[in-house]
Order: sequence, then C-alpha cells, then structure tokens
Amino acid sequence: MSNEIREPIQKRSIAKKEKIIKSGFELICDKGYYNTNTAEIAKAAGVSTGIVYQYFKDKHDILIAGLNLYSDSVFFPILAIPENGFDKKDFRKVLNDIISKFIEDHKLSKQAHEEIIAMVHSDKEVSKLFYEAEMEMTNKLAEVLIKSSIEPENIKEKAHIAVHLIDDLCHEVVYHKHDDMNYDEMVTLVIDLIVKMFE
Amino acid sequence: MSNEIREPIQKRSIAKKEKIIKSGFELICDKGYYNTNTAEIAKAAGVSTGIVYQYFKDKHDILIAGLNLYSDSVFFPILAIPENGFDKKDFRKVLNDIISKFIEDHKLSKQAHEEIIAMVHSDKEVSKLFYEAEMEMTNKLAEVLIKSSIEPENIKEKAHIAVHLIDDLCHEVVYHKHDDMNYDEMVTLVIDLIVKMFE
Amino acid sequence: MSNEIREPIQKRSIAKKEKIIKSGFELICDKGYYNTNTAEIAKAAGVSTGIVYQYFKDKHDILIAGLNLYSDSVFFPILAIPENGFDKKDFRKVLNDIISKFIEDHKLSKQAHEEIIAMVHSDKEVSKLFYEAEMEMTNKLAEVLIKSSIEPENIKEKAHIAVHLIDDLCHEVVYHKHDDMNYDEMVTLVIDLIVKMFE
Amino acid sequence: MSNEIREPIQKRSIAKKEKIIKSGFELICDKGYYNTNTAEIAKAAGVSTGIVYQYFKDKHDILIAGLNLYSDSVFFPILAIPENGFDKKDFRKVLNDIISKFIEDHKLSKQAHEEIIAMVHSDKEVSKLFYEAEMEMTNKLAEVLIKSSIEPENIKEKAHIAVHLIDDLCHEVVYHKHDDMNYDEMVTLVIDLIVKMFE
DNA sequence: TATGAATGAGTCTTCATTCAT
DNA sequence: AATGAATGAAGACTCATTCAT
Repeated sequence: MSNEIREPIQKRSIAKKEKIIKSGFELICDKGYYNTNTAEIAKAAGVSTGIVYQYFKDKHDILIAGLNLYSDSVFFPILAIPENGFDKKDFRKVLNDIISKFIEDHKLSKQAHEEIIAMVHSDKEVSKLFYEAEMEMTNKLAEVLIKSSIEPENIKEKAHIAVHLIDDLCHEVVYHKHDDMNYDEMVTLVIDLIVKMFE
Repeated sequence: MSNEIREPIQKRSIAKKEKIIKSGFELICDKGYYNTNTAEIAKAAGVSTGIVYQYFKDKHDILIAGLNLYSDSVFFPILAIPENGFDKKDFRKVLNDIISKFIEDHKLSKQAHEEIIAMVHSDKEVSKLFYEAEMEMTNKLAEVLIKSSIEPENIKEKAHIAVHLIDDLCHEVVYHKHDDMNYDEMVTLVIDLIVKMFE
Repeated sequence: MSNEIREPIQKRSIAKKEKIIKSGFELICDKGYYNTNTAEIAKAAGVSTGIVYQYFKDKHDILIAGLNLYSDSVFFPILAIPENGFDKKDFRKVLNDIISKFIEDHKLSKQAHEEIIAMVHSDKEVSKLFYEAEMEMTNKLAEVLIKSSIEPENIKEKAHIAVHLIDDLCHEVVYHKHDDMNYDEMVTLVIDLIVKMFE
Repeated sequence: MSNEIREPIQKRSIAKKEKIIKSGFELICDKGYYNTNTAEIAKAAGVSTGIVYQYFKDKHDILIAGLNLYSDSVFFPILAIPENGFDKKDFRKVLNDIISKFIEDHKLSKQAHEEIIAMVHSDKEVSKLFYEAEMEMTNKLAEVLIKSSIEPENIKEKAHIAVHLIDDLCHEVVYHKHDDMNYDEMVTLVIDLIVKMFE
C-alpha cells in the first residue's frame, strides 16, 4: 500500500520531485554515486529523508531520473547543430562551432562529466539510457547532413565515427589529459578528417 | 608502526600476494569496486581477511595493484603492433590485425573492461595510471610508424587520434552497442580514415 | 555533510541522549573505556547502534559527555562547603563534614572513580576537563574561606594543597589502600594540618 | 607442552627477555597500553612476535614485568633519602633535595608517568603492585626519620601524608597544571607543613 | 503528505595469539 | 629457540531504508 511510488500530480509535488532529482544529480555528479548519501540529497533538496522514498523507489532511481532529465543537455551539445541544415561550404565552420560549444558546455561540469561516464560503464540502466541517447544523436547528425546535401554512402556509420571523433577530441581539450599534445593542431586535424570522410 | 606493508620475498608469499590481486581484481571487475568486500576477496584468494592487510594498505590498494598487473595486457593490445616496423603497403593489413587482436582480447573480459573504464573516470589514482599507459601507447605507435617510414607532420597528434578511433571502434564492435550499425563497414571506414590521415 | 550531530530538541530525544550518556558512562566506569563497545552501550541504552552516532561524534564523545554531566557531583563534593562561609571556630567541623560527605559519595562508585582517574591521565580532553574543574574547586574554597574571614597569605596555593590533602585522604579511606594504616587518626592529622596551615 | 612460559636460564635469553620488557614498557608508557601492539613491541625489542609469547603469557604480562622492573626508580625517587638518616636541623634541606630530585626524574618521562598512573587506576594487578611499592616507600621514610631522631606519634600516618604531599606537589610542578599558581611558593609551603607536622 | 528519528545489517580494518617451518 | 606469516574474531562506524507520529 504505502510502498507504492506516488506519481505527483499537484504542481507543488512535481516541483518537489524535480528538486530532489536536481539536487541529487548534482551531488552525485560532484562526489560520486557511492559517496553521496540520501540524507545529503534530501537536505540539499530541502525535504525530509522520508519523502524521498515516496517519490523514488531507491537511491538508484534518483540517478536514473537525473540522467533522463539532464543527460541531453549536458552530454550531447552536438544537438546544437543547425536543425535545418547548412550550406555545404560552411561545413568546417559548423564543425568548429559544434566543437567550441561542446567544449564550452563541458567546462561547466568537469567533475560531473567524469562521474556520469563512469556510471555509463558500471550501471546497466545508465548504460542503456546513455547509448540510446548517443544513437539518437548520431541519427540526428545524419539527418541534418542529408538536409545539407551531404549524403555519402554509409552515412550512419560515418556520422557515428564523427560523433566519436568529436567526443574524444573535446574530452581531451577540456581536460588536457596529456601535456605534450598540441590540441589546436588536433582540432584542425579532426575537422580535416571528418570533412574528408564525408566528401 | 605495525602498519607497515610487507613486501613478500619468499616464493610462496609472492604467489599469495598475486593470488589476492588476481582474485580481488576479478571480483572487482565482475561486481564493481563498491560491491566487492574484503571478506570476499580474501575468501576468493583462499586467505584470511587479516593477511590481506599485511600485503595491502587498504582495499583501494588492491585495485591499483590489479591495474598495474593487468591493465597493459587487457587494455592496450595495440602494443601488439610489429615492434620493428612494417612495409608501408601492409599498413591496412597491420591495422586490421591490431583491431582483430584488440577485439579478441576484449571479448575475454567484457565485464572487466567496463568496470575499469568506470574507475578511470571516478578515481584519481586509477585515472593517472590509465592515462599514462594511453600516452605510452600513443608514443609507441608513433615510433613504429616512423620506423616504417610513415612520418607525416603532427605525427603524435595523429597517432593519438588513430588510437582513439581504434579504441572506440573496438568498444562498439565488442559490445555491439547499437543494433542498427554495420560494424564490418565501420571497420573498413576507420581503417580508410587512418590510412588517409597518415598519407 | 550528513555527519552532523543532531542536537535533540524534543523531550523524548533529550531523554534518549541522556540515556545513552548515562548507560555509556556507567559501562565505561564499570569495565573501562577500551573494554566497552558501542554495541553494548546502545543495548544498555535500549537503542540501536546507529542512533548513538546521531547524537555523538564517536565513542570518545560519549565519555566526554558523561564526564560533563557527572564529574561535578562525583568528583568534587568539596563543593558541598557552605557557600556563604562559616564561623571560624567551626573550621574543624566544616572540614570534617566535607571529608565525611566526600567519602560517602565516593563509596557509591568505587569502580567508576578509579576508571575516570585513569582517563584523566591518558586522555587529553578528559584531562583538560578534570583540571579545570579542580581549579574551580580550589577557587571556590579560597572564596569561601575569605568569606569566613580566613585570609592568610598565598591563600590560593594553600587552598590547593588543602584540596589535595583532602582528596588523597578520601581516596585512601574509601578504598582502604593500605591495611596497616589508622585512617581515623589520619583524618584528624590532615584536619590538624589544614587548620594549622590557614592560621 | 609448548604453551608453557619458559623461564630463561642462559644469559642471552635473559638479556632478550629484558629487552622485551624494556622496549614494551617504554612503548606502553609513550603511547598507552591499548595503543601499543605486540608487533611493535617485538620489533622494538628486535625479536619476532612469536618469541614474545615464549617469555610472556600475554601482552598484559609484559606490562606487569615492566612495572616490577622500573616502577621503583621511576616513581619513587623519595627512596633517594639518605639511608642512614640525617641531622635534624637539615630536615628542610633534605626535603628540598628529595623534591628537586623527584622533579628532575619526572621530567624525564612526562608521558610515561601519566600513563602508568592511569593504569594504576584501571588494572587490578598494576594497582596492587603500585600500592605495595607506595607502602614500602612510606615505611622507608618512617624508618629513616627514626634514625634521624624524628619520632613523633603516628609516624607512619604522618610519613604517608608527607609522601602524598610531596607526590602531589611534584606532579603539579612538573606539569604545571594550573597557570595561575605560584609553585615556588607552594614548595616552601609544603616543606613548612611537613616540618611542622613532624615537630 | 510530510517528518526525521530509528534501525541494524554490513563494511573496513586491527591485533592478540598461534603455528608451520 | 626462533621466525614471521597467518588467523579470524571483534570493533567502530555508515547509511539505505522504514515507521511512528
């Protein structure tokens, strides 16, 4: 009976649930899933520990909700690509913009990003969620390219490779993993490679 | 202090220490770091809980030891590239071999790989270890390429991009992340791209 | 953090906290600090182990709380001296009363007293607490003596010596440390000495 | 059979046993009984942990042995009083010397002293040992006084009071427990008191 | 709905003591 | 007589989850 998870209907309840998700997700991103406890989440959300379990099955459930709500905007800024396509000759510029934006957004949540990626690799449910989103992104890229009259063979596979190239590149630029790499050069190289791939 | 960690000298002790590392690392890979407790590790290694702490500072220390012992072989089979270089015209074949081998090895420890990658993103020490190895791999690739008379500008950056391309590709092939992708095609595409990059 | 110690507000909580202090302090006095574990304390207080850590930082914290609550009444019955002074000619009688009372109270907690004194000598925080109280006692004695028109030179030092004489004496009387001592005689001797000192 | 405690006969064994006692006692005095483990004791003594249990029943046994060996010299320097008596008119000077010596010796082992006193109050066996020694000291003082033709009534009780007065005084001087006390003055006061008591 | 006190199983870690060599 | 590796019970403390109010 009382064990059922209530789906909030009233505005105030919805707001409260979202507050829990937001606070919880932020804490988890900051400190890690196993290093964040429910008491902290409740406190950060300004609610009691008890109420958390009225909206969520368990701690893990909060994480999943957080990902559903925030993963798009935080992890896939490539979605920022012009929805209606672009002029072929602007391809390099468009790629450059995407990368810049991507880097910009990543900077906002260094800790967060690492943590979530960690969970993508350790949690089945998170993993599923993440890869679905990744595929969605690939499809969208392919779609936009077609709108822009860039329609090579194996477009889906190429889009996917492009997405990974951009993703890996941004990672490195943002966190400068290796001191002896010239990242400006690398950005140019990656853009070259992608453009060449789609020729 | 009595907290000193004994560095085993006798054969049997060394074997025991390695048994603990192996068992512990396997369990951690299987079930996750936070879901594996020291009692299990000890049991799996066939020793008492106490002895574990004579060889290791703490649980985390076991993980690090495991990575030091296994990361090379598990994560970086690209090191399988012919040490003394190869004939330029065999480049495609060499790449193909590396990818095949990589995929082969990864298949051995699906769970393991995911878990470790997770830790790369959540644990400072693990992260350092991993990225050092990654750089080592990049340098080795560049070195071999030079030996094979493949010496373009920005070779280091290009080698790094190649490493990532291969790594990402292998990931996907091994775990078939996305059902509607043609991975055979993708392998060809990636090899094309790399070859083109080094022209 | 979630590690915050709750300061109980509700009556029942206060009662519970005090119950933990009382039970814990008694056990510690009975069996020694190191020989009393948190599970026992919790059980004796009729609560779970977890709740103990909601009210106290750690085991040591319980001890300190116990001392704060009970040390005055248990260790310093000299405070029973008439607050407003007394007639000079009653000095001997007043001293005699103090000693009698002291002995009486000590008898109540033979084990306890020994244990606490032990901790005064091995624990920084306990030590501080104890010596502050001791000094308070010395000052109070000096104050009362002045009110009673007993005002020799070096009154503070003399009060302190008196306090120690009384304390040592009571110890011995209470626990009859040495079989071949005549403690009745000794009480008289000590009182003589103190009176003489303040002449 | 092998559980029996060996009483060492050979010189080397005796030396080894004493080394264990010495090292163990020092460590215990320094860090406390419960904070010193047998591994440390063995290491400090330059022997294996196993051998410790050939000479001693258990850890506690080491402590007792240490007290038997060292308590006299460390705790009761009043024994430094001239064995054959002294001239009555030198009483003040003799007392002064004893106090000076006492303070001197205490300074050598501040930590140690506190620790042992702690154990006097928490350990039956230690307690017994200590109080026997204390009585011995009292008796010796009385004896010497008689030799010096100081023979009041209740000499034993008075000697005991004197011993305590000196002991308490030294404690305070050595560790300066209270900042606002004039200890030079207090030394004079205590000597006055003792002399007066024996008149 | 909401609170937050309470639970208690579970975790890492230590250490006195034993025992194979 | 000696070693030091090994044992494993015990302890302090945490935290997801429940429940009385």
